[in-house]
Amino acid sequence: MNVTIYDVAREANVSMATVSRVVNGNPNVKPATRKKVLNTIERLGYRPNAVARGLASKKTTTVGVIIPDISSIFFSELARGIDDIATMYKYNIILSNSDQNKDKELRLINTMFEKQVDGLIYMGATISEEHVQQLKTSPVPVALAATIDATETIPSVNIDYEQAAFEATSHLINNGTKHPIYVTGEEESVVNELKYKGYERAITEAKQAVNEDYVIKGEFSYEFGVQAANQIIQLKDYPKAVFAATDEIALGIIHGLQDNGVKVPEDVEVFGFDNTRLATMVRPTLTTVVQPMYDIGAVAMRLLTKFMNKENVDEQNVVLPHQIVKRNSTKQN
Amino acid sequence: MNVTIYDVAREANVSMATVSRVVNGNPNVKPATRKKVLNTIERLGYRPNAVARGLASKKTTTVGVIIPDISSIFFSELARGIDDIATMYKYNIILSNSDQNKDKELRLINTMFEKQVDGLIYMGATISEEHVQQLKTSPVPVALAATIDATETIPSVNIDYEQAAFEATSHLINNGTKHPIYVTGEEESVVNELKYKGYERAITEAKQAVNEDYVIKGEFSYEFGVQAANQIIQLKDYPKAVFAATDEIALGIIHGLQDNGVKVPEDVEVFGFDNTRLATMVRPTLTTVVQPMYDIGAVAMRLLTKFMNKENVDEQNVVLPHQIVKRNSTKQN
DNA sequence: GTGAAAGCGCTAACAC
DNA sequence: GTGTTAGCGCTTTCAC
Repeated sequence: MNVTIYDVAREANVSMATVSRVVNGNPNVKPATRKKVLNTIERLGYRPNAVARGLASKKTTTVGVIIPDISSIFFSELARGIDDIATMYKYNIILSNSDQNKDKELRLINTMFEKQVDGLIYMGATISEEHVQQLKTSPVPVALAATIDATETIPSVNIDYEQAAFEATSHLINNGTKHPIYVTGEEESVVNELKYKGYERAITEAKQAVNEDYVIKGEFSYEFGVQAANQIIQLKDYPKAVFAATDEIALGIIHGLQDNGVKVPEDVEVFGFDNTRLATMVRPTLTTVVQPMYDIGAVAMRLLTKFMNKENVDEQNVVLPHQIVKRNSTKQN
Repeated sequence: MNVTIYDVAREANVSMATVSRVVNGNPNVKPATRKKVLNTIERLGYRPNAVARGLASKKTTTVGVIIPDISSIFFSELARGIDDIATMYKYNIILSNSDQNKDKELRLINTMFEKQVDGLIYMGATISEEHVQQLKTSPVPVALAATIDATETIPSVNIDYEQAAFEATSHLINNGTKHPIYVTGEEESVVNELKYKGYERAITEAKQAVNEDYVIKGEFSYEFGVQAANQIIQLKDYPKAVFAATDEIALGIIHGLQDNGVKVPEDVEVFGFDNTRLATMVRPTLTTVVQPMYDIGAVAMRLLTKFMNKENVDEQNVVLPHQIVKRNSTKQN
């Protein structure tokens, strides 16, 4: 049997209440008794049972984190930001991978509630009606990170994806390619739509009609990037610039192009999105949109702590600044 | 107030025990009552409280995971393996980053115990006496993943690092470089030592005296790899092959070399370690040691479930097979 | 400043 | 097959 608060109380000749007070740093304890209690805690090797505490206090100091895939270079960065701030505020994280699978996501949310998390951070592409329903009737605060629900009704932290994509595309247009190619994943998500809208707007503002042949959809993977590159060079008079929806795709494109003897950026320029660590781990280094993953996670967690503390927040849909970082996969101008 | 098992019992005209039985799938319930209970559970929107359950049953169905850095491309892969198997066995994961900081690690282990995890997966470089002490007196099973303690007394899952490094180095030697360079991190860990030993053994077996100038120590990072490359080309008559302790360092070396006009593998061969996804996301693609990160995590978690179920295991220090995958950063022969 | 006692929501004997 | 009843280890009034 483990040593409990009751054992400590008995050994120290005080009540459980007093032990509880010193454990929880309640000031209403005479220094002498505090010391006595502390000593017997040490002596007995007492370790508070957080589960019992959770049941009694209705707070577990743990928050749930639902993430598409922790092995993704993008999401793991977000998770790091979340955990760091969680730690700062004395919370622990229950982390679960959803693989963007709707049923799994719904089940996971429920499990988190069963485990009595004090809050929930959710990341995922498609937020269905059901998701919104479940999240809005949550018993605890929820925050979305790098995730947008169409209703904009759940607190979230993101960047302005539309504007970012617009700027990236415009940059390529200004560099001389009237209608850059866009390579992205099939996935239907608000974030993905916004990126596409930004791309489209840039094309349109450049007085071009959008050519669907120049929008290549597949997966959000390096391999697909390679494949897309091969597809691109088959195109007749293909545009000499491509904007990829993620850095990983961009890397694939760069290498796919190079494998075919096409020079980046001399022959074709490539623009990425995210600024993951991959962006500097390639030659030429990748020009890309900086999405501050770590900060998004950190801010989402910070936002959540505010909700959990019932502090009032003025803006529940936070939009963090993004920027463009020019490196060597695009031409200098 | 939330709906409890007591509410369900009252509404369904049965006892709490019966509700508990149907919730837990205990067969000793008449189908009719089961149905009745299920209906009122549905009607009231009852959701079992896992914390209360945990207190009563002394099982939380959650395991702790202590990891150096979840944003690392290496560790996040391990984490994914862990979570997948955990999910398969109905466990959730409490994930915490340690940054390989001893105090933080020790504190984290303690927090996990307070939270009453049913088991613990630990990853980290240096396992001090204190670590071993705390881990060995753990109230719950522990398993190390991609981590070795000098005492070999804690269950673990790894590959044979010494042999793997030996094979990699020998491959380079057989390709014609008598004394390849070794680039690694400063960090003192058993894993790191074993890799070095394997390297050393290969050199020795090739009848060479180990030249300390050819052992370059810094950090386990891409940036250090680039730096190491610059250092290497300053060396007089430097060896024409380098073995990197991780793929990330290897990528840095490749690019650092290329930036200086040195061709890989024509001028210098580069050999990595881990076979992270980076290995195929570079040109030339990286020849490397395959360390099955996902499997190590998965097997460690599986091992832990066995301990948690008090099944008996014959080998508590699992050594998974590794292999060499030849790609284009080394010469064909 | 300290203690007594009533829960928190559930499981697990044990009885019937 | 079902109900009763102790806890699980803690927090939190409420007294004193």
